[in-house]
Amino acid sequence: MYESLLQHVSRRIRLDKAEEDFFISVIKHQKLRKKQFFTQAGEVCKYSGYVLKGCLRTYEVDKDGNEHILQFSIEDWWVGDLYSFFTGTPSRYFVDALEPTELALIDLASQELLYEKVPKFERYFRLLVQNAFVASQRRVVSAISKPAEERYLEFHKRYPTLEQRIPQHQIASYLGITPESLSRIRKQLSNRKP
Amino acid sequence: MYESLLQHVSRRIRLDKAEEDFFISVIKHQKLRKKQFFTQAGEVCKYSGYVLKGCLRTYEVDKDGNEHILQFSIEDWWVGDLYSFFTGTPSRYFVDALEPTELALIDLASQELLYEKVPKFERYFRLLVQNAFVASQRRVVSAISKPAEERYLEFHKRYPTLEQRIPQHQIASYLGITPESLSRIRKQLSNRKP
DNA sequence: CCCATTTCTTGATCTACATCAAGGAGTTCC
DNA sequence: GGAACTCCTTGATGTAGATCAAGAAATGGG
Repeated sequence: MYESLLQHVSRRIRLDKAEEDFFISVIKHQKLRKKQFFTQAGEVCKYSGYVLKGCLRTYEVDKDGNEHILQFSIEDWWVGDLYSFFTGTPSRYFVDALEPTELALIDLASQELLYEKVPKFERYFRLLVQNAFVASQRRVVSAISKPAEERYLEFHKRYPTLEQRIPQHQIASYLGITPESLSRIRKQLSNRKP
Repeated sequence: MYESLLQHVSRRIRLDKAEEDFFISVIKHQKLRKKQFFTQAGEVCKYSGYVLKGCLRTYEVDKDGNEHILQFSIEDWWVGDLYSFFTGTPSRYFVDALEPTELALIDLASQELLYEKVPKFERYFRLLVQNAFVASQRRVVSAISKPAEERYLEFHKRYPTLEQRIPQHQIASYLGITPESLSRIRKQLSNRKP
């Protein structure tokens, strides 16, 4: 059931059987139907989730009710609001499923226990967060310095599979533009290229 | 000499005297004059730096030669290109000093040795990167969803001291707008408010 | 203290992208 | 197999912020 998760871990740190068993023992399983929420803004994010199958989106809703997608999470990525999770304060983000989704969950108490019993997990999560941080910083530079078309092409190149799976207007939201603009950008590109 | 750094560490993990001494033994000291580079794009970022005194900026230069500031680093923050540092690949960022600056440096070999000898440092850096990641994600949402005036007000509120220390056009670059626009935004605000 | 550089401001004009409006094309669901 | 969503496209028009240009103000190095 958690093969992919164990593999994800073992690619980064080495665990013996007992440590592996302990890790699995604190993991819970969750299924989400399409559109079902994993967390909602205003609530504390009680779990960190590892995507076993499916796809979710993390987004903020502004005062005009517009959604702004911060990230998509597919198989073999962790999802959740780190800040809310670790501080126990209400989250500002909504996370919901774009497809039928299965998750491996860990709660804060278990995560802390895990760090205590198997300190190597500090390293595992450090490596993950480090990569996520690097990616996030690149996205900041993109967002503040590049025109929409270029940002779309970057997305297209970096996440070709995601683009197949996700409706265009969600991608527009992720890029910080309107669905109309993305539609026009794609049209221009297809006229220009082939 | 490294009191602030040791304090920064000891607020997050508990070290005994031997561990502290070992940590300090791998740290080097560096002074930068104003405008001097800490790293340049195209070169490998050989060190992670902790700011003892002064202020630096991390920025990318686009194909038109425009600078886009990713972050400012003042006293008690770490600076450097994490990706280049850990992978040994050429950096895409320039980092230079906005003021006369003093840094505590650690190189990759030392960092790895540190993780090996004092695994608690995995936790220390996990906590730092985690906070940085959370902040970066917020900045992404801001950049893709909020108008320039609002982004400026957020900056103004979150980093009041920084705003005193740094020329306006650098702040404009950080916000992803032109110096002219920031000047106009500030004018409007001062007409509207007082 | 003075010259050079850096920084900030203001005006005129331009443009990327938003907004508003509407129709068409799939999907999904009894 | 039609009703109701959800999604995508296209056109007309509006606007936040960019660009270009020029000068004023502040700063700093010698």
